[in-house]
Amino acid sequence: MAKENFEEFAYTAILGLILENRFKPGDFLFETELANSLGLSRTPVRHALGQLVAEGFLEKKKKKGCYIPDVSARDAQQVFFLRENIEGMAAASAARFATDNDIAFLKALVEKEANPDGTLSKLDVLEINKAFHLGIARFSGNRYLEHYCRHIFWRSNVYVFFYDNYYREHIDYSKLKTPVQHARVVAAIENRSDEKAGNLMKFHIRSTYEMLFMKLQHLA
Amino acid sequence: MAKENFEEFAYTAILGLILENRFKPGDFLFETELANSLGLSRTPVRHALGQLVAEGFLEKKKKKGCYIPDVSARDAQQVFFLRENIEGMAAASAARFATDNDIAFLKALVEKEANPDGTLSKLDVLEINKAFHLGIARFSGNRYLEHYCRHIFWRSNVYVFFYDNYYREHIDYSKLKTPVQHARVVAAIENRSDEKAGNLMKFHIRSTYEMLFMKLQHLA
DNA sequence: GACAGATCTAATGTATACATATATTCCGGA
DNA sequence: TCCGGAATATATGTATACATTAGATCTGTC
Repeated sequence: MAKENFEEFAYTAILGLILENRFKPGDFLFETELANSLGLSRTPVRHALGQLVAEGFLEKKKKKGCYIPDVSARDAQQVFFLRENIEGMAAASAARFATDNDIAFLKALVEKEANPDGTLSKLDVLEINKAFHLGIARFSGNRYLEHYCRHIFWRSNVYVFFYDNYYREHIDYSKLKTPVQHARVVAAIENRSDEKAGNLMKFHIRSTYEMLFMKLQHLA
Repeated sequence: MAKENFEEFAYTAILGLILENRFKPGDFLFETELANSLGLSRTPVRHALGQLVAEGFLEKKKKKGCYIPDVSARDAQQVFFLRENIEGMAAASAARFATDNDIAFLKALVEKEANPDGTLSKLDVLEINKAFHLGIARFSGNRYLEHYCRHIFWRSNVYVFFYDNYYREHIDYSKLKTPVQHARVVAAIENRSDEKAGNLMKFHIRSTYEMLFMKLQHLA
């Protein structure tokens, strides 16, 4: 990873650590420790932590530090409820404003995701998924909506990774039907059916949520 | 203003300057200048600017600085479209989750806003309006939704202040009917009619937008 | 006079030293 | 043993000095 700008480097590095579940909920992220492990001074690390707090990935106690927010069934419900609606809006908006190039980009993703030869690694799938959701956010043509989409997408991914790590064996990925659902959304966007695109996206996110949390009621 | 925490102090001070239209769109906010005028070092000022960029109040060019984003009819449209939908969600959510205390708080606001004796200053009205919108955001019971509401509310207020300053004489505040619309939203929340509360809130924000921009098509 | 390149300047980016506050630990008395 | 408060340690909060770079200015050639 190039370090041309230490603040950005620190930001992506720390966000990476969070998304990889390198910290448990409640753990504090110490400026000095992170600075040492990243080979920087505290200054850019501190700046990056400030961004992450502002964006809701971390919480902060004054004069105490930044810590990983609690994960809970209630929090997950809030996150996914919001993501459903926000990304639903984005998909509907994209159906109105996406250019032909944008749509071609989405179609290429969907095609790759179909994975007829079975050559995609799990990491590839995650990468395509990210490109799909953030792509639609971008194509909504509303920079504020895009901003919210990015945020809630990453915030929900904390749960995706979290449950993935702890309950790997209980999740049947083949039942997620993600590629098919993505393809349907893209088709609606291509047909410029904004309402339909929004509803399909909402359905997609809800079904992801239900699949992840179906067997985990005990966390409530 | 108490300075117990310089970072917070700098944040609210700078945000205040922005909302008061002390800078034109495109103006750069220099760390050194702000630090001097606030009587602090660059460090907390720099931190505050970082927050404001993360929250979308400012934009930033690397190694150049932070500047006031352009205001434009297109941007305003995006902001208000989003605000309409986000706050609509919040109102609907509040209709389901607000406590009796919360509702009493809103009713008290609406009552004060009715202003039968005509004793409210313009600043009072702004304060009540803020308490109303941010209150409903809080009562939605969804911390992420509340976060988005706060953000888009303040972002839209940039326009409220902007047009207020430049076109004061063209705006007929008595036609805004804000108090009546607020009261209707609260009534729907009290009746626990979530869909109705959401729609009334959307209508309220749209009518505010239309009132502000009706005569300003030339900015498009 | 106009353009290209070198120089200068002023702002951000970074490191470090120091100040301050919180949480813990330790100790003495009931 | 348990409790309260002083001492202490550790991490954040702040100021400042220095490094870097983007943009403006200057200069010389065509």
